[in-house]
Amino acid sequence: MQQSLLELRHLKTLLALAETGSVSQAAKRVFLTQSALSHQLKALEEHYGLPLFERKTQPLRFTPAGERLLTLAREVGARMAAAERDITRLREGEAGELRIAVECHTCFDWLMPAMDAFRRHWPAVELDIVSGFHADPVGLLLTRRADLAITSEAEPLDGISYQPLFAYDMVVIMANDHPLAGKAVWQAEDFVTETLIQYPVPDAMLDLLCKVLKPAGINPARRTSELTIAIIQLVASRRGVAALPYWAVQPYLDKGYVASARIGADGLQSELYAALRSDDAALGYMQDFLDTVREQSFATLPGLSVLA
Amino acid sequence: MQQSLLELRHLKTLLALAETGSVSQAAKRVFLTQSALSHQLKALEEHYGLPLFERKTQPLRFTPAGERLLTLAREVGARMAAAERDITRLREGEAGELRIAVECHTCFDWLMPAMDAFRRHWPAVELDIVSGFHADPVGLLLTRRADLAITSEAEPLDGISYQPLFAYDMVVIMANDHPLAGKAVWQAEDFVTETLIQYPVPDAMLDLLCKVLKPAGINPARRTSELTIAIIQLVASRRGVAALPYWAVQPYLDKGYVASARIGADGLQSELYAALRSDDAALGYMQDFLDTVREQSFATLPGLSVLA
DNA sequence: TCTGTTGCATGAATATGCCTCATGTTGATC
DNA sequence: GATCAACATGAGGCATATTCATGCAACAGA
Repeated sequence: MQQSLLELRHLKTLLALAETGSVSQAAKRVFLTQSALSHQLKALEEHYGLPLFERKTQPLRFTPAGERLLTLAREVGARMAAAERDITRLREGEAGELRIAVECHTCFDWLMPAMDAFRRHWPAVELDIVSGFHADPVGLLLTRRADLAITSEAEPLDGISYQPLFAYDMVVIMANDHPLAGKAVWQAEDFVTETLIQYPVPDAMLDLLCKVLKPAGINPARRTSELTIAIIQLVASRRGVAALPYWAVQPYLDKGYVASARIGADGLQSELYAALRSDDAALGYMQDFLDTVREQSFATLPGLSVLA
Repeated sequence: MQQSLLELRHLKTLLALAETGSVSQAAKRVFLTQSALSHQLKALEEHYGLPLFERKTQPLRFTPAGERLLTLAREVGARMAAAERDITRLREGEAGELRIAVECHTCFDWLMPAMDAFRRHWPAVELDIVSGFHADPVGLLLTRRADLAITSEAEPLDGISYQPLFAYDMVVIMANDHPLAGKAVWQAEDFVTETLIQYPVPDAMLDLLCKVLKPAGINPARRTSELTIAIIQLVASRRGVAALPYWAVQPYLDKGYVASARIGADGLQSELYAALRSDDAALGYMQDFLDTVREQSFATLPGLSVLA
C-alpha cells in the first residue's frame, strides 16, 4: 500500500554522499548532476517527513535518520554485489586467471586493498602481479604474459580495450623551509634550479617532464629512488623536489614532514586506465576486479576524481 | 560501470512469484499486469544471460540463479522494511496503542501470526484484542474503545477510513457421503432441505444467507457452534452443511474429512477491510500492522486474492 | 563593501524507460 | 480440432527522473 519511494538509486546516492561529503562531489561519483541529487534528497526528506542531513556544514553531516538509511545502503549494497557475483559465477564458472602488469610505482598503494577484497570474492581466480616494471605493459597483454595492465594513457590498439579507473592530481612536494614553500602554485620556471627526485623510469612516463617542463624548455637535474618513502625523505632533507600523486603524499603533508604545491594554474591531472584484451572484457571476474579497484580506491585514497 | 539493472521492483516481483507460483497471480499481488512482469523477467534473464525459471511447470520452478536472486530479495526486503520502520519510529516515537475489535470468528486464524510478527517489530506498542464479538465493531472505534476493527464491509462513515485487507472464497462443506458431495457447484435450491451449521452471530453477518438464500426465498434450518473444528465435526457427522472460508477448511479437505463445493456459478466472494479512525490512518505502526496482516496472510493462507 | 566563487535549491523542459494495450504463441483438456 | 489459460512480444503512451537555467546563501579576497 504505502509506496516505498526508496530505490536503489537513492541508496547509491547516500553511499556516494557519505564518501565524498558533498552533494556536488557525490553527483560526479554516480554520474549525475548536482541538481538531480538535490531533487532526490528533497524527495526522500519529504517522503519521510524528516531531515536526513545537515547541509550547512562541510562535509555535510547525516542526521540519525540519514545514518539509518546509510546503514541500510551498506547492507543492501554488499548483498546486491554478492548476489550478482554469485550469478556471474553460475554463468561463467569459478575459476580464471588474472595476471596484472603495473608500470607505476605508487600503484601498489591502491592495488593492494583492491586485490585483497578481490581475493575474498573470487577465491578460485589465480591472482598474480607480473613482477618487475615494464616499459610496455600492454605488450604483455598481447603476448599473453599478463591479462590486465595498468596504464596512464589509453593509446588505441587493436585487440586491446581500455577502461577508465580514476583521475588524480599530481603535486610538487618540497622541504618545509624551501624558499617557495608558501607558494600555492608552482609554474614551470620554478623548477629551473631544482633537482627533481623521481622513480627510475623512462622520461616518457613522467608527466611533469613531458607536459610541463619540456614544453617550457626546462631540464632540471635528476636523482632517482625506488621507494616513495625514500623520495619523501630526500625532499624533506632538501635534496630536491618531487612530483607525486596527492593521495600518495597526503599522509606526510598532514604530519607536516613536507610542504606541497599545485603544478600549473589548473594543476597537473593524471589518469589511470586498465588495459585488457578485448576478448576478456566481458569476463565477470575481470569487470568485478575493475569495479573493486574503483570502489576501494575511492574509499581509501583522498582527492580522487572520476574518469569517464 | 556495468549497470546493475536489478531494481527493488524486480525483487518484489520475485517474492510475489515465489509465493504465488505463477506470473499472472504475482502480477495481481504487485498491482501490475501480467505483461509488465513478463517484460521484467525477460529483461532480467537477458541481463544475466541465464534462465531464472522453468516456465512450463505449474507452479513455476526457480533455477539456481533464480533461487539466488530470491534469497537476495528476502534479505533485502527484510532489511528495507526494518529500516523504514526505524525511520518511522524516529519520526513518531516508539509507543502507541492498538486495540483490535473482531467481528468474525475465523479471523483469529490469520490474526495470530500477524500480531506475532507485529509485536516483534513494535515492542512498545500496546497490542490488545477487544474481547468478545461485537455486532458493531466500528462503533467501538468512535467511542475509542478500540483503534482498529476488522469488518467485511466498508460502509462509509464520517471519521472512519477503511483499508482493504484481502478477499477470499466461501465454500460450502458437506459430509463425504452426502448425496450432493460430487457436485462442483451448489445453487441456492440445493440448501432447501439442509440444516445450516453456523457461528452464533446475527443473520446480517452471514453472507450465504443475505446474498444467496434470502434472495431466493430459502430459509433453511439452523444450528450454531462457536468453534470451527466443532462445525466441521458436525458436518462430517451429517448433521448439516456449513459455509466457511476456503482457507479455513482447506486442511480438512486435504485430509478428506469433508467435501466442499463452490457456492453459485461465480462463487461467493467475501472481503475483509480494516476500519480505523481517519486521524489514525497516518500512524506508522498502524499502516505497518495492516501491511503485516496482508503479508502474513498471503504467506499463510491458501486461495487469497488481492483487494483493491 | 563589493565582487567573484563555490555549493545547494528550485521550477520548467526534456528524455528515459516502464507499463499497458492489443495481439500472438504455446500447451493442456475435452 | 477447438477452446481456454497462461505466458510472450511489439508498439505506444505516460509518468517521472534528469537536465538546464537560474536563484540564493555563504565565504574569501580585494
